[in-house]
Amino acid sequence: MSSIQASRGTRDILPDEVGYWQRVEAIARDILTRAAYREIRTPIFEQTTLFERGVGEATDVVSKEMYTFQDRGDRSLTLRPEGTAGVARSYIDHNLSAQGGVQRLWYVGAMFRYERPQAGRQRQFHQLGVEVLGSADFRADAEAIALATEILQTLGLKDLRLDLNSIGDSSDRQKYREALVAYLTPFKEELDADSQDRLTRNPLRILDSKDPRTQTILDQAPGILDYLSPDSQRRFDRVQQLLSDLGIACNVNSRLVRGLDYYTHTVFEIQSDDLGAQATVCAGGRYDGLVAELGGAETPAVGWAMGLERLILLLQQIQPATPSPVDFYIVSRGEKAESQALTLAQSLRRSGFITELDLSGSAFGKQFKRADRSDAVACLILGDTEAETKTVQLKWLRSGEQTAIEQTALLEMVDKLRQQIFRLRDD
RNA sequence: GCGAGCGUAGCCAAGUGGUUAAGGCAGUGGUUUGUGGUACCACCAUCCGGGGGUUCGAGUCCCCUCGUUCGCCCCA
Repeated sequence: MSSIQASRGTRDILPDEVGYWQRVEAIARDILTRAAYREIRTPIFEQTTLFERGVGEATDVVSKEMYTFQDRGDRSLTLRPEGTAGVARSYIDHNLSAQGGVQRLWYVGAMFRYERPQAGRQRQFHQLGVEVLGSADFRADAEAIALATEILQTLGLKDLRLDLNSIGDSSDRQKYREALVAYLTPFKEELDADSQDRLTRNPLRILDSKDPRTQTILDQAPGILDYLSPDSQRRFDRVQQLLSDLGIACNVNSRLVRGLDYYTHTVFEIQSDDLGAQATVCAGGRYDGLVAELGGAETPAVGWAMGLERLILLLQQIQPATPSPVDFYIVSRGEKAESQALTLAQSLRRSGFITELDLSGSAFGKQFKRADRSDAVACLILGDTEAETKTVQLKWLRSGEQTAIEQTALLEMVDKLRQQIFRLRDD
Protein backbone atom coordinates (compact mmCIF):
# COMPACT_ATOMS: atom_id res chain seq x y z
CA MET A 1 0.00 0.00 0.00
CA SER A 2 1.41 3.37 -0.92
CA SER A 3 -0.59 5.42 1.58
CA ILE A 4 0.82 5.88 5.05
CA GLN A 5 -0.42 3.53 7.74
CA ALA A 6 -0.07 3.45 11.51
CA SER A 7 3.35 2.12 12.49
CA ARG A 8 3.80 -1.48 13.39
CA GLY A 9 2.51 -2.27 16.84
CA THR A 10 0.56 0.98 17.14
CA ARG A 11 -3.15 1.39 16.79
CA ASP A 12 -5.75 4.09 16.38
CA ILE A 13 -8.48 4.15 18.97
CA LEU A 14 -11.47 5.17 16.89
CA PRO A 15 -14.59 6.98 18.15
CA ASP A 16 -16.64 3.77 18.19
CA GLU A 17 -14.16 2.24 20.61
CA VAL A 18 -13.19 5.21 22.69
CA GLY A 19 -16.15 4.79 25.02
CA TYR A 20 -14.43 1.80 26.61
CA TRP A 21 -11.37 3.89 27.34
CA GLN A 22 -13.36 6.72 28.81
CA ARG A 23 -15.26 4.30 30.99
CA VAL A 24 -12.12 2.61 32.32
CA GLU A 25 -10.47 5.94 33.03
CA ALA A 26 -13.57 7.40 34.68
CA ILE A 27 -14.06 4.41 36.97
CA ALA A 28 -10.40 4.23 37.91
CA ARG A 29 -10.23 7.96 38.55
CA ASP A 30 -13.30 7.80 40.74
CA ILE A 31 -12.13 4.85 42.81
CA LEU A 32 -8.60 6.15 43.21
CA THR A 33 -9.73 9.66 44.07
CA ARG A 34 -11.92 8.30 46.84
CA ALA A 35 -8.87 6.48 48.18
CA ALA A 36 -7.03 9.83 48.27
CA TYR A 37 -4.69 8.93 45.42
CA ARG A 38 -3.65 11.87 43.28
CA GLU A 39 -2.90 11.84 39.59
CA ILE A 40 0.62 12.50 38.38
CA ARG A 41 1.75 13.06 34.80
CA THR A 42 5.37 12.51 34.00
CA PRO A 43 7.20 12.84 30.67
CA ILE A 44 6.85 10.26 27.94
CA PHE A 45 10.62 10.14 27.53
CA GLU A 46 13.33 10.15 30.15
CA GLN A 47 17.08 9.83 30.23
CA THR A 48 18.04 6.32 29.24
CA THR A 49 20.00 5.75 32.42
CA LEU A 50 16.83 6.10 34.49
CA PHE A 51 15.49 2.88 33.08
CA GLU A 52 18.85 1.14 33.00
CA ARG A 53 19.27 1.76 36.69
CA GLY A 54 15.63 1.60 37.72
CA VAL A 55 14.28 -1.32 35.77
CA GLY A 56 17.56 -3.24 35.62
CA GLU A 57 20.08 -3.56 32.84
CA ALA A 58 19.81 -7.34 32.69
CA THR A 59 16.06 -7.34 32.17
CA ASP A 60 14.65 -8.02 28.72
CA VAL A 61 12.73 -4.77 28.83
CA VAL A 62 15.91 -2.74 29.12
CA SER A 63 18.34 -4.91 27.20
CA LYS A 64 16.29 -5.38 24.05
CA GLU A 65 12.92 -3.66 24.13
CA MET A 66 13.59 0.04 24.63
CA TYR A 67 12.96 2.80 22.15
CA THR A 68 16.21 4.67 22.71
CA PHE A 69 17.43 7.58 20.61
CA GLN A 70 19.89 10.44 20.63
CA ASP A 71 18.35 13.89 20.54
CA ARG A 72 19.89 16.84 18.71
CA GLY A 73 21.86 17.69 21.83
CA ASP A 74 23.35 14.22 21.76
CA ARG A 75 21.55 13.08 24.90
CA SER A 76 20.47 9.46 25.11
CA LEU A 77 16.73 9.44 25.71
CA THR A 78 14.26 6.59 25.95
CA LEU A 79 10.51 6.38 25.45
CA ARG A 80 9.28 5.09 28.79
CA PRO A 81 8.76 1.31 28.80
CA GLU A 82 6.87 1.43 32.10
CA GLY A 83 5.61 4.02 34.55
CA THR A 84 7.20 3.35 37.91
CA ALA A 85 10.72 4.59 37.19
CA GLY A 86 9.47 7.95 35.96
CA VAL A 87 7.22 8.43 38.97
CA ALA A 88 10.06 7.50 41.32
CA ARG A 89 12.34 9.94 39.49
CA SER A 90 9.78 12.69 39.81
CA TYR A 91 9.34 11.92 43.50
CA ILE A 92 13.06 12.39 44.03
CA ASP A 93 13.36 15.32 41.63
CA HIS A 94 10.70 17.37 43.41
CA ASN A 95 11.54 16.12 46.85
CA LEU A 96 7.96 14.98 47.33
CA SER A 97 8.98 13.20 50.49
CA ALA A 98 9.50 16.67 51.97
CA GLN A 99 5.74 17.13 51.79
CA GLY A 100 5.73 14.55 54.52
CA GLY A 101 3.81 11.38 54.95
CA VAL A 102 2.88 8.97 52.27
CA GLN A 103 2.52 9.91 48.62
CA ARG A 104 -0.31 8.05 46.95
CA LEU A 105 -0.08 8.58 43.23
CA TRP A 106 -1.70 7.23 40.09
CA TYR A 107 -1.04 7.72 36.41
CA VAL A 108 -2.33 6.66 33.03
CA GLY A 109 -0.57 6.90 29.71
CA ALA A 110 1.27 5.43 26.79
CA MET A 111 4.27 3.15 27.25
CA PHE A 112 6.62 1.86 24.58
CA ARG A 113 8.39 -1.43 24.13
CA TYR A 114 9.98 -2.76 21.00
CA GLU A 115 8.42 -6.22 20.92
CA ARG A 116 6.78 -8.48 18.39
CA PRO A 117 3.12 -7.41 18.31
CA GLN A 118 0.50 -9.94 19.31
CA ALA A 119 -3.05 -9.88 20.60
CA GLY A 120 -2.87 -7.83 23.79
CA ARG A 121 0.67 -6.76 23.09
CA GLN A 122 1.64 -3.66 21.17
CA ARG A 123 4.67 -1.47 20.83
CA GLN A 124 2.76 1.54 22.03
CA PHE A 125 0.36 0.50 24.73
CA HIS A 126 -1.31 2.09 27.71
CA GLN A 127 -0.98 1.46 31.38
CA LEU A 128 -2.84 2.75 34.36
CA GLY A 129 -0.91 2.42 37.57
CA VAL A 130 -0.61 3.43 41.18
CA GLU A 131 2.44 4.04 43.31
CA VAL A 132 2.43 4.42 47.08
CA LEU A 133 5.69 5.98 48.18
CA GLY A 134 6.93 6.28 51.73
CA SER A 135 5.03 3.53 53.48
CA ALA A 136 6.40 0.22 54.64
CA ASP A 137 3.06 -0.65 56.23
CA PHE A 138 1.73 -3.94 54.92
CA ARG A 139 -1.67 -2.30 54.74
CA ALA A 140 -0.26 -0.29 51.83
CA ASP A 141 0.32 -3.56 49.95
CA ALA A 142 -3.20 -4.75 50.71
CA GLU A 143 -4.77 -1.39 49.93
CA ALA A 144 -3.05 -1.20 46.56
CA ILE A 145 -4.14 -4.71 45.63
CA ALA A 146 -7.65 -4.01 46.86
CA LEU A 147 -7.88 -0.94 44.65
CA ALA A 148 -6.84 -2.96 41.64
CA THR A 149 -9.48 -5.60 42.29
CA GLU A 150 -12.05 -2.92 43.02
CA ILE A 151 -11.47 -1.28 39.66
CA LEU A 152 -11.64 -4.56 37.79
CA GLN A 153 -14.75 -5.63 39.63
CA THR A 154 -16.51 -2.31 39.09
CA LEU A 155 -15.83 -2.65 35.39
CA GLY A 156 -17.74 -5.90 35.55
CA LEU A 157 -14.80 -8.22 34.96
CA LYS A 158 -15.08 -11.65 36.45
CA ASP A 159 -13.08 -14.85 36.26
CA LEU A 160 -9.84 -13.15 37.14
CA ARG A 161 -7.18 -14.87 39.22
CA LEU A 162 -5.02 -13.12 41.76
CA ASP A 163 -1.66 -14.77 42.31
CA LEU A 164 0.43 -13.64 45.25
CA ASN A 165 3.95 -14.30 46.33
CA SER A 166 6.75 -12.86 48.39
CA ILE A 167 10.27 -12.69 47.05
CA GLY A 168 11.60 -11.41 50.38
CA ASP A 169 14.28 -8.80 50.80
CA SER A 170 17.58 -8.86 48.98
CA SER A 171 19.34 -11.06 51.53
CA ASP A 172 16.49 -13.61 51.52
CA ARG A 173 16.68 -13.62 47.78
CA GLN A 174 20.43 -14.00 47.77
CA LYS A 175 20.23 -17.12 49.95
CA TYR A 176 17.40 -18.53 47.91
CA ARG A 177 19.19 -17.85 44.65
CA GLU A 178 22.17 -19.90 45.88
CA ALA A 179 19.93 -22.75 46.98
CA LEU A 180 18.08 -22.76 43.68
CA VAL A 181 21.26 -22.72 41.63
CA ALA A 182 22.68 -25.51 43.76
CA TYR A 183 19.58 -27.57 43.15
CA LEU A 184 19.32 -26.89 39.42
CA THR A 185 22.96 -27.17 38.42
CA PRO A 186 22.98 -31.00 38.34
CA PHE A 187 19.97 -30.86 36.01
CA LYS A 188 21.50 -28.25 33.79
CA GLU A 189 21.55 -30.39 30.64
CA GLU A 190 17.88 -31.22 31.02
CA LEU A 191 16.65 -27.65 31.27
CA ASP A 192 15.31 -25.79 28.26
CA ALA A 193 17.84 -23.59 26.52
CA ASP A 194 16.55 -20.30 27.93
CA SER A 195 16.62 -21.64 31.44
CA GLN A 196 20.17 -22.91 31.05
CA ASP A 197 21.14 -19.45 30.06
CA ARG A 198 19.31 -17.91 32.98
CA LEU A 199 20.97 -20.24 35.44
CA THR A 200 23.89 -17.84 35.58
CA ARG A 201 22.21 -14.61 34.55
CA ASN A 202 18.90 -14.56 36.42
CA PRO A 203 18.12 -17.92 38.05
CA LEU A 204 14.87 -16.82 39.69
CA ARG A 205 13.28 -16.30 36.32
CA ILE A 206 13.66 -20.01 35.60
CA LEU A 207 10.74 -20.47 37.97
CA ASP A 208 8.17 -19.26 35.49
CA SER A 209 9.53 -21.13 32.50
CA LYS A 210 6.70 -22.65 30.51
CA ASP A 211 8.78 -25.61 29.44
CA PRO A 212 7.10 -28.75 30.85
CA ARG A 213 10.39 -30.55 31.50
CA THR A 214 11.81 -27.61 33.35
CA GLN A 215 8.60 -27.39 35.35
CA THR A 216 8.90 -31.06 36.30
CA ILE A 217 12.42 -30.50 37.53
CA LEU A 218 11.19 -27.49 39.47
CA ASP A 219 8.61 -29.60 41.30
CA GLN A 220 11.28 -30.75 43.74
CA ALA A 221 13.14 -27.45 43.85
CA PRO A 222 13.41 -25.41 47.03
CA GLY A 223 10.71 -22.75 47.35
CA ILE A 224 11.39 -19.10 48.04
CA LEU A 225 8.91 -19.06 50.89
CA ASP A 226 11.20 -21.36 52.87
CA TYR A 227 13.96 -18.79 52.65
CA LEU A 228 12.09 -15.77 53.95
CA SER A 229 13.48 -14.20 57.11
CA PRO A 230 11.07 -14.08 60.06
CA ASP A 231 10.37 -10.43 59.25
CA SER A 232 9.66 -11.11 55.61
CA GLN A 233 7.53 -14.08 56.53
CA ARG A 234 5.49 -11.99 58.98
CA ARG A 235 4.93 -9.36 56.33
CA PHE A 236 3.73 -11.92 53.82
CA ASP A 237 1.39 -13.49 56.39
CA ARG A 238 -0.05 -10.12 57.30
CA VAL A 239 -0.69 -9.13 53.70
CA GLN A 240 -2.52 -12.39 53.12
CA GLN A 241 -4.54 -11.93 56.26
CA LEU A 242 -5.53 -8.40 55.28
CA LEU A 243 -6.62 -9.51 51.83
CA SER A 244 -8.67 -12.25 53.34
CA ASP A 245 -10.27 -9.73 55.74
CA LEU A 246 -11.19 -7.68 52.68
CA GLY A 247 -12.80 -10.71 51.10
CA ILE A 248 -10.25 -10.83 48.29
CA ALA A 249 -9.43 -14.35 47.20
CA CYS A 250 -5.89 -15.06 46.14
CA ASN A 251 -3.68 -18.04 45.66
CA VAL A 252 -0.12 -18.17 46.81
CA ASN A 253 2.10 -19.02 43.89
CA SER A 254 5.66 -19.49 45.03
CA ARG A 255 6.85 -19.55 41.42
CA LEU A 256 5.64 -16.05 40.72
CA VAL A 257 8.62 -13.80 40.09
CA ARG A 258 8.53 -10.55 38.21
CA GLY A 259 10.61 -9.48 35.26
CA LEU A 260 11.73 -6.15 36.60
CA ASP A 261 14.59 -5.94 39.06
CA TYR A 262 13.13 -3.49 41.52
CA TYR A 263 10.63 -5.73 43.25
CA THR A 264 10.95 -6.87 46.88
CA HIS A 265 8.62 -8.76 49.22
CA THR A 266 5.07 -8.71 47.91
CA VAL A 267 4.59 -9.46 44.23
CA PHE A 268 1.27 -10.18 42.56
CA GLU A 269 -0.35 -10.69 39.22
CA ILE A 270 -3.97 -10.67 38.09
CA GLN A 271 -4.65 -12.89 35.10
CA SER A 272 -7.49 -13.84 32.82
CA ASP A 273 -8.02 -17.00 30.80
CA ASP A 274 -9.72 -15.06 28.04
CA LEU A 275 -6.68 -13.29 26.63
CA GLY A 276 -4.59 -16.03 25.05
CA ALA A 277 -0.89 -15.93 25.73
CA GLN A 278 -0.82 -12.42 27.19
CA ALA A 279 -2.91 -13.28 30.22
CA THR A 280 -1.72 -10.71 32.72
CA VAL A 281 -4.05 -7.75 33.15
CA CYS A 282 -2.48 -6.20 36.21
CA ALA A 283 0.78 -6.80 38.02
CA GLY A 284 2.88 -5.17 40.64
CA GLY A 285 4.37 -5.39 44.05
CA ARG A 286 6.60 -3.76 46.59
CA TYR A 287 9.81 -2.05 45.53
CA ASP A 288 11.55 -0.84 48.65
CA GLY A 289 14.93 -0.43 46.97
CA LEU A 290 14.08 1.58 43.88
CA VAL A 291 14.02 5.16 45.15
CA ALA A 292 17.37 4.75 46.90
CA GLU A 293 18.78 3.04 43.81
CA LEU A 294 17.86 6.13 41.83
CA GLY A 295 19.62 8.41 44.26
CA GLY A 296 16.81 9.28 46.65
CA ALA A 297 16.46 8.51 50.32
CA GLU A 298 15.58 4.97 51.42
CA THR A 299 11.88 4.91 50.60
CA PRO A 300 9.63 1.91 50.90
CA ALA A 301 7.05 1.75 48.12
CA VAL A 302 4.45 -0.43 46.49
CA GLY A 303 2.54 -0.18 43.24
CA TRP A 304 1.05 -1.87 40.22
CA ALA A 305 0.19 -1.29 36.60
CA MET A 306 -2.72 -2.43 34.46
CA GLY A 307 -2.53 -2.99 30.72
CA LEU A 308 -5.45 -1.05 29.33
CA GLU A 309 -5.53 -2.71 25.91
CA ARG A 310 -5.86 -6.08 27.63
CA LEU A 311 -8.48 -4.75 29.98
CA ILE A 312 -10.51 -3.41 27.09
CA LEU A 313 -10.14 -6.66 25.19
CA LEU A 314 -11.90 -8.29 28.14
CA LEU A 315 -14.55 -5.58 28.37
CA GLN A 316 -15.37 -5.99 24.71
CA GLN A 317 -16.08 -9.64 25.35
CA ILE A 318 -18.70 -8.89 27.98
CA GLN A 319 -20.41 -5.72 26.83
CA PRO A 320 -21.24 -4.03 23.53
CA ALA A 321 -19.81 -0.66 22.60
CA THR A 322 -21.87 2.23 23.86
CA PRO A 323 -23.22 4.39 21.04
CA SER A 324 -22.87 8.13 21.51
CA PRO A 325 -26.31 9.53 22.30
CA VAL A 326 -27.88 12.62 20.75
CA ASP A 327 -30.71 14.58 22.37
CA PHE A 328 -31.62 17.05 19.65
CA TYR A 329 -30.91 16.84 15.95
CA ILE A 330 -31.52 20.17 14.25
CA VAL A 331 -32.52 20.37 10.61
CA SER A 332 -32.80 23.68 8.85
CA ARG A 333 -33.25 25.17 5.43
CA GLY A 334 -32.94 28.76 4.23
CA GLU A 335 -30.41 31.38 5.18
CA LYS A 336 -32.26 32.92 8.09
CA ALA A 337 -33.37 29.58 9.50
CA GLU A 338 -29.88 28.15 9.22
CA SER A 339 -28.35 30.90 11.30
CA GLN A 340 -31.15 30.69 13.88
CA ALA A 341 -30.52 26.95 14.03
CA LEU A 342 -26.92 27.51 15.00
CA THR A 343 -27.92 29.97 17.73
CA LEU A 344 -30.52 27.54 19.02
CA ALA A 345 -27.99 24.70 19.04
CA GLN A 346 -25.61 26.81 21.09
CA SER A 347 -28.32 27.62 23.63
CA LEU A 348 -29.40 24.00 23.97
CA ARG A 349 -25.80 22.91 24.45
CA ARG A 350 -25.41 25.45 27.22
CA SER A 351 -28.44 23.90 28.85
CA GLY A 352 -26.70 20.55 28.77
CA PHE A 353 -28.34 18.87 25.79
CA ILE A 354 -26.33 16.91 23.30
CA THR A 355 -27.25 18.76 20.16
CA GLU A 356 -26.25 17.89 16.62
CA LEU A 357 -26.69 20.48 13.94
CA ASP A 358 -27.12 19.20 10.40
CA LEU A 359 -24.56 21.06 8.32
CA SER A 360 -25.22 19.45 4.98
CA GLY A 361 -27.50 22.12 3.56
CA SER A 362 -29.33 19.37 1.71
CA ALA A 363 -33.06 18.87 1.29
CA PHE A 364 -35.22 18.37 4.36
CA GLY A 365 -35.83 14.78 3.38
CA LYS A 366 -32.11 14.00 3.53
CA GLN A 367 -31.68 15.82 6.78
CA PHE A 368 -34.49 13.82 8.35
CA LYS A 369 -32.87 10.63 7.19
CA ARG A 370 -29.70 11.60 8.98
CA ALA A 371 -31.67 12.68 12.05
CA ASP A 372 -33.11 9.22 12.16
CA ARG A 373 -29.74 7.55 11.84
CA SER A 374 -28.22 9.71 14.53
CA ASP A 375 -30.62 8.00 16.91
CA ALA A 376 -31.58 11.38 18.35
CA VAL A 377 -34.54 11.53 20.70
CA ALA A 378 -36.00 14.63 19.13
CA CYS A 379 -35.65 16.68 16.01
CA LEU A 380 -35.95 20.45 15.73
CA ILE A 381 -37.05 21.84 12.38
CA LEU A 382 -36.42 25.34 11.17
CA GLY A 383 -37.55 26.51 7.75
CA ASP A 384 -38.52 29.89 6.33
CA THR A 385 -41.88 29.89 8.11
CA GLU A 386 -40.32 29.18 11.51
CA ALA A 387 -37.57 31.71 10.92
CA GLU A 388 -40.13 34.45 10.25
CA THR A 389 -42.14 33.69 13.38
CA LYS A 390 -39.17 32.79 15.63
CA THR A 391 -40.69 29.40 16.22
CA VAL A 392 -39.42 25.86 15.78
CA GLN A 393 -41.07 22.53 15.08
CA LEU A 394 -40.32 20.05 17.84
CA LYS A 395 -40.68 16.50 16.62
CA TRP A 396 -40.30 13.46 18.84
CA LEU A 397 -38.67 10.96 16.56
CA ARG A 398 -39.86 7.79 18.29
CA SER A 399 -43.54 8.70 18.14
CA GLY A 400 -43.54 11.10 15.23
CA GLU A 401 -45.52 13.57 17.32
CA GLN A 402 -44.75 17.16 16.31
CA THR A 403 -45.64 20.55 17.74
CA ALA A 404 -44.76 24.14 16.93
CA ILE A 405 -43.25 26.18 19.71
CA GLU A 406 -41.62 29.57 20.05
CA GLN A 407 -37.86 29.37 20.26
CA THR A 408 -37.76 31.35 23.51
CA ALA A 409 -40.43 29.12 25.00
CA LEU A 410 -38.42 26.04 24.10
CA LEU A 411 -35.42 27.35 25.98
CA GLU A 412 -37.55 28.12 28.99
CA MET A 413 -38.83 24.58 29.32
CA VAL A 414 -35.45 22.85 29.47
CA ASP A 415 -36.22 21.01 32.70
CA LYS A 416 -39.36 19.51 31.24
CA LEU A 417 -37.48 18.59 28.06
CA ARG A 418 -34.74 16.96 30.06
CA GLN A 419 -37.21 14.76 31.89
CA GLN A 420 -38.96 13.84 28.68
CA ILE A 421 -35.70 12.92 26.95
CA PHE A 422 -34.52 10.95 29.91
CA ARG A 423 -37.74 8.95 29.90
CA LEU A 424 -37.68 8.29 26.17
CA ARG A 425 -34.04 7.28 26.14
CA ASP A 426 -34.68 4.64 28.78
CA ASP A 427 -37.14 2.78 26.56
C1' G B 1 14.82 -12.31 17.99
C1' C B 2 12.52 -17.49 16.37
C1' G B 3 8.35 -20.74 14.25
C1' A B 4 3.47 -21.10 11.77
C1' G B 5 -1.08 -19.04 9.50
C1' C B 6 -3.49 -15.03 7.07
C1' G B 7 -3.91 -10.19 3.85
C1' U B 8 -9.93 -9.19 -1.99
C1' A B 9 -14.14 -2.09 -1.04
C1' G B 10 -15.34 1.40 5.43
C1' C B 11 -16.94 -3.84 7.47
C1' C B 12 -18.13 -9.22 6.46
C1' A B 13 -17.08 -12.11 2.32
C1' A B 14 -17.27 -15.48 -2.74
C1' G B 15 -13.37 -16.55 -5.94
C1' U B 16 -9.03 -23.41 -6.17
C1' G B 17 -4.56 -20.07 -13.88
C1' G B 18 -8.65 -18.07 -18.72
C1' U B 19 -13.18 -12.82 -21.28
C1' U B 20 -15.76 -6.62 -18.09
C1' A B 21 -13.52 -9.33 -9.73
C1' A B 22 -20.14 -12.69 -6.81
C1' G B 23 -23.10 -11.33 -2.64
C1' G B 24 -24.43 -8.90 2.11
C1' C B 25 -24.02 -4.61 5.51
C1' A B 26 -22.70 0.43 5.51
C1' G B 27 -22.45 4.81 2.28
C1' U B 28 -24.22 8.20 -1.83
C1' G B 29 -28.11 9.75 -5.29
C1' G B 30 -33.22 9.09 -6.85
C1' U B 31 -38.74 7.75 -6.59
C1' U B 32 -40.07 12.03 -2.46
C1' U B 33 -36.06 19.62 -3.27
C1' G B 34 -41.00 21.14 4.34
C1' U B 35 -40.77 15.68 7.28
C1' G B 36 -37.27 10.31 8.72
C1' G B 37 -37.54 5.03 9.98
C1' U B 38 -40.39 0.71 5.20
C1' A B 39 -40.12 -0.36 -0.05
C1' C B 40 -38.10 -0.01 -4.94
C1' C B 41 -34.21 1.77 -8.46
C1' A B 42 -29.27 3.39 -9.49
C1' C B 43 -24.23 4.31 -8.05
C1' C B 44 -20.23 2.59 -4.98
C1' A B 45 -12.58 -2.23 -6.09
C1' U B 46 -9.37 0.09 -13.95
C1' C B 47 -8.44 -3.68 -9.02
C1' C B 48 -7.20 -8.17 -5.22
C1' G B 49 -1.34 -5.07 1.10
C1' G B 50 3.33 -3.59 -1.91
C1' G B 51 7.34 -5.08 -5.40
C1' G B 52 9.46 -8.66 -8.62
C1' G B 53 9.11 -13.41 -11.24
C1' U B 54 6.83 -17.92 -13.87
C1' U B 55 3.04 -18.14 -17.88
C1' C B 56 0.03 -16.90 -24.18
C1' G B 57 -2.75 -15.49 -19.62
C1' A B 58 -2.26 -14.60 -12.08
C1' G B 59 -6.44 -12.20 -7.02
C1' U B 60 -5.30 -17.52 -7.92
C1' C B 61 1.67 -20.42 -8.63
C1' C B 62 6.97 -18.82 -6.89
C1' C B 63 10.34 -15.18 -4.43
C1' C B 64 11.04 -10.74 -1.60
C1' U B 65 8.79 -7.08 1.41
C1' C B 66 5.13 -4.76 4.65
C1' G B 67 1.15 -5.58 7.95
C1' U B 68 -1.68 -8.73 11.02
C1' U B 69 -2.99 -13.25 13.85
C1' C B 70 -1.37 -17.50 16.85
C1' G B 71 2.67 -19.72 19.56
C1' C B 72 7.86 -19.17 21.76
C1' C B 73 10.53 -15.40 24.29
C1' C B 74 9.02 -11.47 27.38
C1' C B 75 5.47 -8.61 29.76
C1' A B 76 0.72 -4.87 31.35
